[in-house]
Amino acid sequence: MPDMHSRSVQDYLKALYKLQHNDTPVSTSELAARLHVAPASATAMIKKLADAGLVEHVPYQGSRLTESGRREAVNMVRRHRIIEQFLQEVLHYRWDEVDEEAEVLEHAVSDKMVDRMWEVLGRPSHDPHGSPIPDADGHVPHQPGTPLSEWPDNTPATIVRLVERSPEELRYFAQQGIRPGEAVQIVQRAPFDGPITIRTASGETSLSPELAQAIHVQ
Amino acid sequence: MPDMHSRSVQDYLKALYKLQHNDTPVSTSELAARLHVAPASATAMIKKLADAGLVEHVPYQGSRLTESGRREAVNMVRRHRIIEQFLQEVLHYRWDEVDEEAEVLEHAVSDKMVDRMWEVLGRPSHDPHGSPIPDADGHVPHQPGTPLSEWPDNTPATIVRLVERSPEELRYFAQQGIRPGEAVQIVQRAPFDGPITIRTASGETSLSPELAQAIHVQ
DNA sequence: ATCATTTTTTAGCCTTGCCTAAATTATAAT
DNA sequence: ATTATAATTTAGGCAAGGCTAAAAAATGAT
Repeated sequence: MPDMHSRSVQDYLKALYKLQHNDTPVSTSELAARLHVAPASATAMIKKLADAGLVEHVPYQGSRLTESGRREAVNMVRRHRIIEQFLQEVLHYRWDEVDEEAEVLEHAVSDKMVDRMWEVLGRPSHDPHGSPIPDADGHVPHQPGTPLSEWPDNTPATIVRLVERSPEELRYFAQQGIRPGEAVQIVQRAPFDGPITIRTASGETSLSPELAQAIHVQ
Repeated sequence: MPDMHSRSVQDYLKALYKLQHNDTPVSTSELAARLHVAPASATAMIKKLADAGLVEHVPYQGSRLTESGRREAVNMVRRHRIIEQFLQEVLHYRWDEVDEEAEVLEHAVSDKMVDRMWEVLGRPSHDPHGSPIPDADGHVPHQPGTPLSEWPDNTPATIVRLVERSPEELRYFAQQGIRPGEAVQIVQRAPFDGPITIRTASGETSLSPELAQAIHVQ
Protein backbone atom coordinates (compact mmCIF):
# COMPACT_ATOMS: atom_id res chain seq x y z
CA MET A 1 0.00 0.00 0.00
CA PRO A 2 2.29 2.83 -1.06
CA ASP A 3 0.26 5.72 0.34
CA MET A 4 1.53 8.45 -1.93
CA HIS A 5 -0.56 11.40 -0.99
CA SER A 6 0.23 14.95 -1.92
CA ARG A 7 1.87 17.33 0.43
CA SER A 8 -1.43 19.12 0.97
CA VAL A 9 -3.27 15.96 1.83
CA GLN A 10 -0.58 15.04 4.33
CA ASP A 11 -0.75 18.48 5.89
CA TYR A 12 -4.50 18.27 6.30
CA LEU A 13 -4.29 14.84 7.88
CA LYS A 14 -1.62 15.95 10.30
CA ALA A 15 -3.57 19.04 11.25
CA LEU A 16 -6.74 17.02 11.82
CA TYR A 17 -4.82 14.61 13.99
CA LYS A 18 -3.42 17.37 16.14
CA LEU A 19 -6.70 19.21 16.49
CA GLN A 20 -8.52 16.04 17.41
CA HIS A 21 -6.87 15.10 20.70
CA ASN A 22 -10.13 15.46 22.59
CA ASP A 23 -12.43 13.36 20.39
CA THR A 24 -15.04 15.76 19.11
CA PRO A 25 -15.03 16.32 15.37
CA VAL A 26 -12.84 19.12 14.06
CA SER A 27 -14.59 22.16 12.64
CA THR A 28 -13.76 23.32 9.17
CA SER A 29 -12.77 26.80 10.26
CA GLU A 30 -10.44 25.50 12.94
CA LEU A 31 -8.73 23.39 10.35
CA ALA A 32 -8.57 26.23 7.86
CA ALA A 33 -7.07 28.56 10.46
CA ARG A 34 -4.42 26.03 11.40
CA LEU A 35 -3.37 25.60 7.82
CA HIS A 36 -3.66 29.27 6.87
CA VAL A 37 -6.09 28.60 4.06
CA ALA A 38 -9.56 29.99 3.40
CA PRO A 39 -12.44 27.99 4.93
CA ALA A 40 -13.76 27.27 1.48
CA SER A 41 -10.48 25.65 0.54
CA ALA A 42 -10.66 23.44 3.60
CA THR A 43 -14.19 22.38 2.72
CA ALA A 44 -13.05 21.34 -0.73
CA MET A 45 -10.13 19.35 0.60
CA ILE A 46 -12.24 17.68 3.27
CA LYS A 47 -14.53 16.39 0.56
CA LYS A 48 -11.55 14.93 -1.25
CA LEU A 49 -10.32 13.29 1.90
CA ALA A 50 -13.77 11.89 2.63
CA ASP A 51 -13.98 10.45 -0.88
CA ALA A 52 -10.60 8.84 -0.33
CA GLY A 53 -11.82 7.31 2.93
CA LEU A 54 -9.38 9.26 5.06
CA VAL A 55 -11.93 11.27 7.04
CA GLU A 56 -15.58 11.11 7.90
CA HIS A 57 -17.36 14.32 7.27
CA VAL A 58 -20.84 15.35 8.32
CA PRO A 59 -21.69 18.59 6.54
CA TYR A 60 -21.93 21.57 8.86
CA GLN A 61 -20.80 19.43 11.78
CA GLY A 62 -17.12 18.68 11.37
CA SER A 63 -14.66 15.99 10.39
CA ARG A 64 -12.81 13.20 12.10
CA LEU A 65 -10.09 10.94 10.80
CA THR A 66 -10.88 7.37 9.84
CA GLU A 67 -8.50 4.66 10.95
CA SER A 68 -6.63 4.85 7.69
CA GLY A 69 -6.42 8.62 7.93
CA ARG A 70 -5.16 8.37 11.48
CA ARG A 71 -2.50 5.91 10.44
CA GLU A 72 -1.16 8.24 7.82
CA ALA A 73 -1.27 11.19 10.18
CA VAL A 74 0.62 9.27 12.82
CA ASN A 75 3.19 8.38 10.23
CA MET A 76 3.66 12.07 9.52
CA VAL A 77 4.20 12.70 13.19
CA ARG A 78 6.79 9.95 13.26
CA ARG A 79 8.59 11.44 10.31
CA HIS A 80 8.50 14.89 11.76
CA ARG A 81 9.88 13.89 15.15
CA ILE A 82 12.63 11.75 13.71
CA ILE A 83 13.68 14.41 11.23
CA GLU A 84 13.75 17.07 13.93
CA GLN A 85 15.91 14.96 16.13
CA PHE A 86 18.20 14.04 13.28
CA LEU A 87 18.68 17.68 12.37
CA GLN A 88 19.66 18.44 15.93
CA GLU A 89 21.90 15.52 16.66
CA VAL A 90 23.56 14.93 13.34
CA LEU A 91 23.46 18.28 11.59
CA HIS A 92 23.77 20.38 14.75
CA TYR A 93 20.67 22.46 14.22
CA ARG A 94 19.37 24.55 17.09
CA TRP A 95 15.88 24.00 18.45
CA ASP A 96 14.44 26.99 16.78
CA GLU A 97 15.76 25.92 13.39
CA VAL A 98 14.53 22.37 13.19
CA ASP A 99 10.82 22.83 12.78
CA GLU A 100 10.86 24.85 9.62
CA GLU A 101 13.15 22.39 7.87
CA ALA A 102 11.28 19.34 9.17
CA GLU A 103 8.01 20.77 7.94
CA VAL A 104 9.29 20.54 4.39
CA LEU A 105 11.34 17.37 4.68
CA GLU A 106 8.61 15.28 6.22
CA HIS A 107 6.86 15.35 2.87
CA ALA A 108 9.92 14.69 0.76
CA VAL A 109 11.83 11.97 2.52
CA SER A 110 11.19 8.29 1.81
CA ASP A 111 10.16 5.80 4.48
CA LYS A 112 13.52 4.18 4.00
CA MET A 113 15.36 7.37 4.81
CA VAL A 114 13.28 7.95 7.91
CA ASP A 115 14.17 4.48 9.09
CA ARG A 116 17.85 5.07 8.43
CA MET A 117 17.75 8.30 10.41
CA TRP A 118 16.00 6.49 13.20
CA GLU A 119 18.74 3.84 13.22
CA VAL A 120 21.48 6.45 13.31
CA LEU A 121 19.74 8.08 16.25
CA GLY A 122 19.72 4.77 18.12
CA ARG A 123 16.07 3.88 17.56
CA PRO A 124 14.64 6.31 20.08
CA SER A 125 11.07 5.85 21.30
CA HIS A 126 10.81 9.44 22.48
CA ASP A 127 12.22 12.72 21.27
CA PRO A 128 14.42 14.95 23.45
CA HIS A 129 11.36 16.73 24.82
CA GLY A 130 9.76 13.49 25.89
CA SER A 131 7.19 13.30 23.10
CA PRO A 132 6.61 9.78 21.88
CA ILE A 133 7.81 8.74 18.42
CA PRO A 134 5.16 6.52 16.84
CA ASP A 135 6.50 3.24 15.47
CA ALA A 136 6.45 2.39 11.78
CA ASP A 137 3.14 0.52 12.18
CA GLY A 138 1.30 3.54 13.50
CA HIS A 139 1.34 2.65 17.17
CA VAL A 140 1.96 5.56 19.47
CA PRO A 141 3.88 4.52 22.60
CA HIS A 142 1.71 5.16 25.59
CA GLN A 143 2.71 8.23 27.49
CA PRO A 144 1.66 8.25 31.14
CA GLY A 145 2.16 11.70 32.64
CA THR A 146 -0.25 14.39 33.75
CA PRO A 147 -0.19 18.09 32.96
CA LEU A 148 1.58 19.87 35.78
CA SER A 149 -1.43 22.16 36.06
CA GLU A 150 -3.46 19.21 37.36
CA TRP A 151 -0.83 17.85 39.71
CA PRO A 152 -1.45 18.23 43.47
CA ASP A 153 0.46 21.01 45.20
CA ASN A 154 3.59 20.37 47.22
CA THR A 155 3.99 16.90 45.80
CA PRO A 156 7.30 15.99 44.19
CA ALA A 157 7.06 14.99 40.52
CA THR A 158 9.34 14.13 37.64
CA ILE A 159 9.01 15.81 34.29
CA VAL A 160 8.32 13.23 31.59
CA ARG A 161 7.44 15.40 28.66
CA LEU A 162 7.20 18.92 27.29
CA VAL A 163 4.39 19.00 24.78
CA GLU A 164 4.93 20.84 21.55
CA ARG A 165 5.46 24.49 22.01
CA SER A 166 7.15 27.30 20.21
CA PRO A 167 10.93 27.27 20.17
CA GLU A 168 10.91 30.39 22.36
CA GLU A 169 8.92 28.63 25.04
CA LEU A 170 11.07 25.53 24.82
CA ARG A 171 14.14 27.67 25.19
CA TYR A 172 12.64 29.36 28.20
CA PHE A 173 11.90 25.98 29.75
CA ALA A 174 15.49 24.94 29.22
CA GLN A 175 16.78 28.11 30.87
CA GLN A 176 14.63 27.41 33.89
CA GLY A 177 15.95 23.89 34.21
CA ILE A 178 12.64 22.45 33.03
CA ARG A 179 13.63 19.31 31.12
CA PRO A 180 12.42 15.73 30.95
CA GLY A 181 13.87 13.78 33.87
CA GLU A 182 14.11 16.77 36.18
CA ALA A 183 12.24 17.01 39.47
CA VAL A 184 9.59 19.69 40.04
CA GLN A 185 7.10 20.60 42.67
CA ILE A 186 4.30 23.15 42.84
CA VAL A 187 4.97 25.48 45.75
CA GLN A 188 2.19 27.98 45.20
CA ARG A 189 -0.86 28.44 43.04
CA ALA A 190 -2.33 31.93 42.73
CA PRO A 191 -6.14 32.11 42.83
CA PHE A 192 -8.40 32.70 39.82
CA ASP A 193 -6.23 30.70 37.48
CA GLY A 194 -3.26 32.86 38.31
CA PRO A 195 0.38 31.95 37.90
CA ILE A 196 1.70 28.71 39.30
CA THR A 197 4.98 28.83 41.17
CA ILE A 198 7.19 25.78 40.93
CA ARG A 199 10.51 24.74 42.34
CA THR A 200 13.07 22.92 40.25
CA ALA A 201 16.65 21.91 40.93
CA SER A 202 17.70 25.33 39.71
CA GLY A 203 15.30 27.49 41.70
CA GLU A 204 11.73 28.81 41.68
CA THR A 205 9.75 30.16 38.74
CA SER A 206 6.23 31.27 38.06
CA LEU A 207 4.37 30.08 35.00
CA SER A 208 0.97 30.80 33.53
CA PRO A 209 -1.44 27.85 33.93
CA GLU A 210 -1.43 27.58 30.17
CA LEU A 211 2.30 27.04 30.08
CA ALA A 212 2.14 24.72 33.05
CA GLN A 213 -0.18 22.54 31.04
CA ALA A 214 2.60 21.86 28.59
CA ILE A 215 4.71 20.26 31.30
CA HIS A 216 3.73 16.65 31.83
CA VAL A 217 4.85 14.99 35.04
CA GLN A 218 4.53 11.74 36.86
CA MET B 1 18.39 36.75 -3.42
CA PRO B 2 16.23 33.90 -2.25
CA ASP B 3 15.74 32.10 -5.56
CA MET B 4 12.69 30.09 -4.69
CA HIS B 5 11.80 28.39 -7.93
CA SER B 6 9.43 25.49 -8.25
CA ARG B 7 10.64 21.96 -8.47
CA SER B 8 9.83 21.90 -12.19
CA VAL B 9 11.80 25.03 -12.89
CA GLN B 10 14.78 23.61 -11.04
CA ASP B 11 14.52 20.37 -12.98
CA TYR B 12 14.47 22.20 -16.28
CA LEU B 13 17.47 24.30 -15.34
CA LYS B 14 19.42 21.27 -14.24
CA ALA B 15 18.56 19.40 -17.41
CA LEU B 16 19.57 22.34 -19.58
CA TYR B 17 22.85 22.59 -17.76
CA LYS B 18 23.65 18.95 -18.28
CA LEU B 19 22.66 18.95 -21.93
CA GLN B 20 24.70 22.03 -22.62
CA HIS B 21 28.25 20.84 -21.95
CA ASN B 22 29.28 21.47 -25.54
CA ASP B 23 27.99 25.03 -26.00
CA THR B 24 25.40 24.80 -28.74
CA PRO B 25 21.86 25.66 -27.69
CA VAL B 26 19.74 22.81 -26.40
CA SER B 27 16.86 21.69 -28.57
CA THR B 28 13.39 21.59 -27.13
CA SER B 29 12.87 17.93 -27.93
CA GLU B 30 16.16 16.92 -26.34
CA LEU B 31 15.09 18.70 -23.20
CA ALA B 32 11.62 17.19 -23.30
CA ALA B 33 13.03 13.70 -23.73
CA ARG B 34 15.39 14.13 -20.82
CA LEU B 35 12.58 15.23 -18.53
CA HIS B 36 10.01 12.75 -19.84
CA VAL B 37 7.55 15.43 -20.79
CA ALA B 38 5.87 16.21 -24.09
CA PRO B 39 7.73 18.65 -26.34
CA ALA B 40 4.85 21.09 -26.07
CA SER B 41 5.24 21.14 -22.31
CA ALA B 42 8.90 21.94 -22.66
CA THR B 43 8.11 24.79 -25.03
CA ALA B 44 5.73 26.28 -22.51
CA MET B 45 8.22 26.03 -19.68
CA ILE B 46 11.03 27.46 -21.78
CA LYS B 47 8.93 30.52 -22.39
CA LYS B 48 8.43 30.93 -18.67
CA LEU B 49 12.13 30.54 -18.03
CA ALA B 50 12.93 33.06 -20.74
CA ASP B 51 10.50 35.55 -19.22
CA ALA B 52 12.21 35.03 -15.88
CA GLY B 53 15.59 35.69 -17.44
CA LEU B 54 16.90 32.22 -16.76
CA VAL B 55 17.33 31.13 -20.37
CA GLU B 56 17.68 32.73 -23.76
CA HIS B 57 15.37 31.20 -26.28
CA VAL B 58 15.34 31.69 -30.04
CA PRO B 59 12.15 30.10 -31.38
CA TYR B 60 12.77 26.99 -33.44
CA GLN B 61 16.47 27.15 -32.65
CA GLY B 62 16.98 26.14 -29.07
CA SER B 63 17.72 27.47 -25.61
CA ARG B 64 20.77 28.24 -23.54
CA LEU B 65 21.03 29.20 -19.91
CA THR B 66 21.75 32.78 -18.95
CA GLU B 67 24.31 33.43 -16.26
CA SER B 68 21.61 33.51 -13.61
CA GLY B 69 20.09 30.29 -14.91
CA ARG B 70 23.48 28.66 -14.91
CA ARG B 71 24.10 29.72 -11.34
CA GLU B 72 20.90 28.12 -10.18
CA ALA B 73 21.57 24.97 -12.17
CA VAL B 74 25.04 24.67 -10.70
CA ASN B 75 23.56 25.05 -7.28
CA MET B 76 21.25 22.12 -8.01
CA VAL B 77 24.24 20.04 -9.01
CA ARG B 78 25.97 20.98 -5.78
CA ARG B 79 22.94 19.97 -3.78
CA HIS B 80 22.55 16.72 -5.60
CA ARG B 81 26.16 15.66 -5.18
CA ILE B 82 26.30 16.57 -1.52
CA ILE B 83 23.02 14.84 -0.76
CA GLU B 84 24.11 11.69 -2.57
CA GLN B 85 27.33 11.56 -0.68
CA PHE B 86 25.61 12.23 2.60
CA LEU B 87 23.16 9.43 2.00
CA GLN B 88 26.02 7.06 1.37
CA GLU B 89 28.35 8.07 4.14
CA VAL B 90 25.96 8.94 6.92
CA LEU B 91 22.84 6.94 6.20
CA HIS B 92 24.63 3.98 4.63
CA TYR B 93 22.77 3.98 1.36
CA ARG B 94 24.09 1.89 -1.48
CA TRP B 95 25.06 3.47 -4.79
CA ASP B 96 21.97 2.39 -6.54
CA GLU B 97 19.72 3.84 -3.87
CA VAL B 98 21.08 7.35 -3.57
CA ASP B 99 19.99 8.87 -6.83
CA GLU B 100 16.27 8.39 -6.45
CA GLU B 101 16.23 9.91 -2.99
CA ALA B 102 18.56 12.76 -3.93
CA GLU B 103 16.38 13.61 -6.89
CA VAL B 104 13.57 14.48 -4.50
CA LEU B 105 15.60 15.95 -1.67
CA GLU B 106 17.57 18.36 -3.80
CA HIS B 107 14.36 20.34 -4.22
CA ALA B 108 13.27 20.19 -0.61
CA VAL B 109 16.36 20.82 1.45
CA SER B 110 17.40 24.34 2.47
CA ASP B 111 20.76 25.84 1.57
CA LYS B 112 21.57 25.73 5.24
CA MET B 113 21.02 22.01 5.42
CA VAL B 114 23.15 21.39 2.37
CA ASP B 115 25.95 23.33 3.99
CA ARG B 116 25.62 21.33 7.18
CA MET B 117 25.77 18.08 5.27
CA TRP B 118 28.82 19.36 3.47
CA GLU B 119 30.47 20.18 6.81
CA VAL B 120 29.68 16.75 8.20
CA LEU B 121 31.21 15.21 5.11
CA GLY B 122 34.42 17.18 5.67
CA ARG B 123 33.85 19.86 3.02
CA PRO B 124 34.69 17.66 0.05
CA SER B 125 35.49 19.30 -3.30
CA HIS B 126 34.76 16.13 -5.25
CA ASP B 127 32.34 13.26 -4.82
CA PRO B 128 33.48 9.64 -4.47
CA HIS B 129 33.41 9.17 -8.24
CA GLY B 130 35.65 12.13 -8.80
CA SER B 131 32.98 14.55 -10.01
CA PRO B 132 33.51 18.09 -8.78
CA ILE B 133 31.17 19.59 -6.20
CA PRO B 134 30.48 23.22 -7.14
CA ASP B 135 31.01 25.68 -4.32
CA ALA B 136 28.22 27.71 -2.81
CA ASP B 137 28.99 30.65 -5.11
CA GLY B 138 28.46 28.66 -8.27
CA HIS B 139 32.07 28.02 -9.14
CA VAL B 140 32.78 24.56 -10.44
CA PRO B 141 36.25 23.34 -9.48
CA HIS B 142 38.25 22.76 -12.62
CA GLN B 143 38.55 19.14 -13.52
CA PRO B 144 41.53 18.29 -15.72
CA GLY B 145 41.28 14.75 -17.07
CA THR B 146 40.62 13.37 -20.53
CA PRO B 147 38.16 10.67 -21.55
CA LEU B 148 39.99 7.38 -21.63
CA SER B 149 38.71 6.88 -25.15
CA GLU B 150 40.95 9.74 -26.28
CA TRP B 151 44.02 8.71 -24.32
CA PRO B 152 47.01 7.34 -26.28
CA ASP B 153 47.45 3.56 -26.23
CA ASN B 154 49.96 1.85 -23.98
CA THR B 155 50.41 4.96 -21.89
CA PRO B 156 49.92 4.66 -18.15
CA ALA B 157 47.19 6.90 -16.74
CA THR B 158 45.44 7.56 -13.45
CA ILE B 159 41.68 7.60 -13.21
CA VAL B 160 40.50 10.98 -11.94
CA ARG B 161 36.77 10.72 -12.48
CA LEU B 162 33.88 8.52 -13.52
CA VAL B 163 31.28 10.72 -15.13
CA GLU B 164 27.67 10.19 -14.23
CA ARG B 165 26.40 6.83 -15.24
CA SER B 166 23.72 4.43 -14.21
CA PRO B 167 24.22 2.64 -10.90
CA GLU B 168 24.62 -0.63 -12.80
CA GLU B 169 27.51 0.76 -14.79
CA LEU B 170 29.11 2.28 -11.74
CA ARG B 171 28.83 -1.03 -9.97
CA TYR B 172 30.42 -2.75 -12.93
CA PHE B 173 33.28 -0.28 -12.86
CA ALA B 174 33.83 -0.98 -9.20
CA GLN B 175 33.92 -4.72 -9.81
CA GLN B 176 36.57 -4.22 -12.46
CA GLY B 177 38.70 -2.15 -10.12
CA ILE B 178 37.91 1.00 -12.06
CA ARG B 179 37.92 3.74 -9.42
CA PRO B 180 39.31 7.24 -9.07
CA GLY B 181 42.98 7.04 -8.11
CA GLU B 182 43.58 3.70 -9.78
CA ALA B 183 46.04 3.22 -12.64
CA VAL B 184 44.88 2.14 -16.10
CA GLN B 185 46.37 1.64 -19.49
CA ILE B 186 44.91 0.89 -22.89
CA VAL B 187 46.40 -2.36 -24.16
CA GLN B 188 44.33 -2.79 -27.28
CA ARG B 189 41.84 -0.92 -29.37
CA ALA B 190 39.70 -2.89 -31.81
CA PRO B 191 39.15 -1.24 -35.23
CA PHE B 192 35.93 0.48 -36.36
CA ASP B 193 35.17 1.88 -32.95
CA GLY B 194 35.27 -1.56 -31.46
CA PRO B 195 35.88 -2.45 -27.82
CA ILE B 196 38.83 -1.01 -25.97
CA THR B 197 40.84 -3.37 -23.82
CA ILE B 198 42.39 -1.90 -20.71
CA ARG B 199 44.59 -3.16 -17.93
CA THR B 200 44.00 -2.19 -14.33
CA ALA B 201 45.54 -3.36 -11.10
CA SER B 202 43.01 -6.15 -11.04
CA GLY B 203 43.39 -7.45 -14.59
CA GLU B 204 42.24 -6.79 -18.14
CA THR B 205 38.77 -5.84 -19.34
CA SER B 206 37.13 -4.79 -22.55
CA LEU B 207 34.81 -1.83 -22.70
CA SER B 208 32.72 -0.23 -25.40
CA PRO B 209 34.12 3.13 -26.52
CA GLU B 210 31.01 4.72 -25.13
CA LEU B 211 31.71 3.39 -21.67
CA ALA B 212 35.39 4.23 -21.99
CA GLN B 213 34.36 7.83 -22.51
CA ALA B 214 32.94 7.91 -19.00
CA ILE B 215 36.36 7.19 -17.52
CA HIS B 216 38.42 10.35 -17.25
CA VAL B 217 42.16 9.97 -16.77
CA GLN B 218 45.25 12.05 -16.49
C1' DA C 1 -39.93 32.13 18.31
C1' DT C 2 -37.97 35.09 15.33
C1' DC C 3 -34.18 37.74 13.66
C1' DA C 4 -29.17 38.65 13.40
C1' DT C 5 -24.72 36.73 13.29
C1' DT C 6 -21.42 33.27 12.49
C1' DT C 7 -20.02 29.09 10.23
C1' DT C 8 -20.00 26.23 6.39
C1' DT C 9 -20.75 25.16 1.82
C1' DT C 10 -21.40 26.16 -3.17
C1' DA C 11 -20.15 28.50 -7.35
C1' DG C 12 -16.95 30.38 -10.23
C1' DC C 13 -12.20 31.77 -11.17
C1' DC C 14 -6.89 31.59 -11.12
C1' DT C 15 -2.11 29.45 -11.55
C1' DT C 16 1.06 25.65 -12.34
C1' DG C 17 2.41 22.15 -15.10
C1' DC C 18 1.15 18.61 -17.62
C1' DC C 19 -1.42 16.55 -21.95
C1' DT C 20 -3.07 15.87 -27.14
C1' DA C 21 -4.07 17.58 -31.62
C1' DA C 22 -3.30 20.86 -35.06
C1' DA C 23 -0.55 24.42 -37.26
C1' DT C 24 3.85 26.17 -38.38
C1' DT C 25 8.77 26.26 -39.42
C1' DA C 26 13.04 23.98 -40.45
C1' DT C 27 15.55 20.22 -42.61
C1' DA C 28 16.40 16.59 -45.87
C1' DA C 29 15.63 14.18 -50.23
C1' DT C 30 14.76 13.98 -54.68
C1' DA D 1 13.49 23.83 -56.17
C1' DT D 2 10.06 21.62 -54.55
C1' DT D 3 8.22 18.24 -51.61
C1' DA D 4 8.23 15.11 -47.69
C1' DT D 5 9.54 14.59 -43.01
C1' DA D 6 10.80 16.03 -38.60
C1' DA D 7 10.93 19.46 -35.00
C1' DT D 8 8.67 23.17 -32.75
C1' DT D 9 5.09 26.00 -31.37
C1' DT D 10 0.11 27.21 -30.71
C1' DA D 11 -4.46 26.11 -29.11
C1' DG D 12 -7.42 24.09 -26.06
C1' DG D 13 -8.03 20.83 -21.95
C1' DC D 14 -7.42 18.72 -17.38
C1' DA D 15 -6.28 18.06 -12.23
C1' DA D 16 -4.61 20.14 -7.86
C1' DG D 17 -5.13 23.40 -4.70
C1' DG D 18 -5.62 27.78 -3.75
C1' DC D 19 -8.95 32.31 -3.76
C1' DT D 20 -13.39 35.49 -3.30
C1' DA D 21 -18.25 36.22 -3.23
C1' DA D 22 -22.67 34.55 -2.48
C1' DA D 23 -25.96 31.12 -0.62
C1' DA D 24 -27.38 28.04 3.04
C1' DA D 25 -27.35 26.18 7.57
C1' DA D 26 -26.52 26.54 12.46
C1' DT D 27 -26.23 29.37 16.58
C1' DG D 28 -27.26 33.02 19.69
C1' DA D 29 -30.03 37.06 21.39
C1' DT D 30 -33.98 39.24 22.31
